[in-house]
Amino acid sequence: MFKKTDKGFISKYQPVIYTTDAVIFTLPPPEIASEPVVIVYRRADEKEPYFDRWALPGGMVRTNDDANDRAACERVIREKLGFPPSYLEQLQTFSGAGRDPRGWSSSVVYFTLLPWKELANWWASKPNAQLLPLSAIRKSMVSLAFDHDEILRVAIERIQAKAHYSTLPCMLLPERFTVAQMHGMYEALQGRPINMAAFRRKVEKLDFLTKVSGVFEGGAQRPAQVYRMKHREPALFDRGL
Amino acid sequence: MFKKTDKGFISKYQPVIYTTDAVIFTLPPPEIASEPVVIVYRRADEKEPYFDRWALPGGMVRTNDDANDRAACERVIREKLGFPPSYLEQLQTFSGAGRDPRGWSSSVVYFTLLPWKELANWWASKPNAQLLPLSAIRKSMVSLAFDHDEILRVAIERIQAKAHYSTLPCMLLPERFTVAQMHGMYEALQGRPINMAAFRRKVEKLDFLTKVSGVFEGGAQRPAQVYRMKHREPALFDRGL
DNA sequence: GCAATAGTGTCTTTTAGACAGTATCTT
DNA sequence: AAGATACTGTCTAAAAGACACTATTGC
Repeated sequence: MFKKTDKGFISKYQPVIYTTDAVIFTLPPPEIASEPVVIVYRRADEKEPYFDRWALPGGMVRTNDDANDRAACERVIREKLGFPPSYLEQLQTFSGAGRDPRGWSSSVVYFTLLPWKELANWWASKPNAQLLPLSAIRKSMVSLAFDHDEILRVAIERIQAKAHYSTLPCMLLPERFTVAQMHGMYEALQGRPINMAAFRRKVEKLDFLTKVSGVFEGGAQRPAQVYRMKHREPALFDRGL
Repeated sequence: MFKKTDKGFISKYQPVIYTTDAVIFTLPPPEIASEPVVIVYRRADEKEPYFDRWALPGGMVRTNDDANDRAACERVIREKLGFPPSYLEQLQTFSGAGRDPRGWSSSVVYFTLLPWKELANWWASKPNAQLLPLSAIRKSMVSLAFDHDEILRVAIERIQAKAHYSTLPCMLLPERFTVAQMHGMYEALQGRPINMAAFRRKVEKLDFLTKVSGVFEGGAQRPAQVYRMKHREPALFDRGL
């Protein structure tokens, strides 16, 4: 396919710049943000394009090390955060001649949902990163490197759709959480108010939560029942939330 | 990024074999198949891997000609069928060291839905192709080249999901069709019986069809009202079909 | 007791499923 | 008229939305 010489591999056409990017969603504590956010980094290499601009974490896929694009994205996230993501779903591939000034490029984009607990240490280390709230992205108040604005648009559309019929967004919550917390997050993701009584009924019916007995939380009001998910795998609501 | 010499481009690592594949769905007339099918071709180049095996139509992405992976896939389909697809949606990217014997490869897969009318001429020309019925694929009765079995599995999952909440599958039908035809196709895609009265109510409520006045069809029974879609864009059912 | 949030009960409206009943064609 | 498929009407059950009402905490 490609001729191998002592100088490297020779190909007839300009090879594709084959990269991967990650959209990392998380839900910080109220003092940091009141809604889900996406992690972006400031580009620190002045020899690379979009130096000093904010961008999704990403990198080249290494065909000698990475078994496939998913493994490459997992590696990139591990390099950035220090641990592998527990959930990783392919979002879409973005490619073309125009999106990277260095040439024809392709980026296989994945997204992950992480509870803040796993990120607290990373954030405390003052990384060269920023947390973009969903509402700011929705209002097009951000301007990222490459076509990453477009990527975020697609990613938010996807997670919003998942918030209609899946318990996947619960991966943003801490291991133990209340129905009210879950309800608030779903409202933020869907960007609309959700009837609480119906929400409880549906959550109850899907039967994917276990009461964590005796544990409560809250301030000067009635404490809430705390739950945890029965399984790690997301469950599906048969008729939407 | 890549050094250019008179012999070609030199890169340090083996470049990615960057390809695209297409999953083409269609609904043949009853005498050919009683359910939706996918088009596969017999691989005809004996110098290429999987010679003589059945595979999805696909090919290399040409970074000198193709603006992006979507355009590349459109070109591949145009080369195979003689016309560009009216609808093309990205399915997923499949990549890795193991899927192509020639080396580390990546394939951005798209899918399209075409009415049989557009394919009738192509099929009449006896192409080196085969129509795989959905049920045969579901029962794993096919064995395609590369990882194309896996690709088909994902594609069918996707179109089945879309058949729950979208009018997209109507793109498989002729321009004018009856509710019964639509109903039958949705049953085939979802692989389950669907209550006809409820189906009619939901189709009616979504209000995406126009009566084609005075036109009927059928044999020795009551003729059915014929409809066509009001818009080309697929509409969404708010609570599933 | 009051404020505040958690959670329940219940009434109304909407929707889904079942299925009988009617309509309209060919033979 | 028989047979076949298209369509409608209607009853019942399930679910959604609205919202008042009760519960449990700190102060």
